[in-house]
Amino acid sequence: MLEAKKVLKKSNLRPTSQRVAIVDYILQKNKVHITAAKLITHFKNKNISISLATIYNNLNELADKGILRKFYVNNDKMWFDSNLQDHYHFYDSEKDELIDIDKNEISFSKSPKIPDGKIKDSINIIINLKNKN
Amino acid sequence: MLEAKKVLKKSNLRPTSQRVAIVDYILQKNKVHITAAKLITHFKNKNISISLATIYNNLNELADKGILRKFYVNNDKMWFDSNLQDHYHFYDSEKDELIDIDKNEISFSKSPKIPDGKIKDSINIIINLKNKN
DNA sequence: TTATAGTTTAGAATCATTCTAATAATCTAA
DNA sequence: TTAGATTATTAGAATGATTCTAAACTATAA
Repeated sequence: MLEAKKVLKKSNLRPTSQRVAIVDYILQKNKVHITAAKLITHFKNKNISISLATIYNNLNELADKGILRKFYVNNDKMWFDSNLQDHYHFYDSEKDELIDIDKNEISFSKSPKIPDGKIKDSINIIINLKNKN
Repeated sequence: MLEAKKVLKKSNLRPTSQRVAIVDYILQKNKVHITAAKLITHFKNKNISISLATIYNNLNELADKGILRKFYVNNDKMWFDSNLQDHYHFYDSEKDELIDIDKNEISFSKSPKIPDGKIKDSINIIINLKNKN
């Protein structure tokens, strides 16, 4: 069975052609940062037609199932990341592109006290890059 | 002269009543995290009418002039911060509220290598909180 | 097979933000 | 001071990303 179908089956998602195409794309590269807009462009270029709504539905579903991680960068765009390890990002605004920073590339010698009654949910670190000129 | 007017004058912004109201609000508390929507609600409650467009225009202008700092949190909302020191944030999604983390509350013992041809522009650290239960 | 539950889709709706262009307020020079 | 120029404010339209809706379609279990 196709790898993509196995992944979908394991998450109880029916392997529709659209889903298979999306999961296939994610599996091709081992780490992917995507945006709904980027994905639909990719499929258009390959003459595969999937509606925007379906792209969003599925990216969100895959995020719910823990196959992708969903987050936002400095601007108003939703990103999905297939790297599920704890990690951080460089953001290259020039190219509108994210670059992974491995968890062990950053270490803290001091961490802030969490406010009373709360616990840490997740940490978002984005290092914005600009061109050296 | 009103403190707010002085601030505006220094930045070559005409002290219109709307601007004075906004800057006044910022000066009242020494550290403020605001959103256009939160500000307009605040003014509505005090029966001061300022249009949304003006709120946005002015917050952006104040950010351009370096009086506020503009950034985005995990969701698609634009935040303005009157704390100009280098610092980071906790985000309490329950209350839709930011809490400052002083720069010296976090220290790094290891920092990632910046990609070739690029330099660091800014670092965004957001620690998302959830309720201890 | 077929009935059912799950999916996809186009297009409408929503929400934050920006734009437009008409009106109003502030400023400057004389 | 005041006229004219410049800058601001505003309502409402426009935009762009995302979600919703409801109708048409597809996979699946029995």
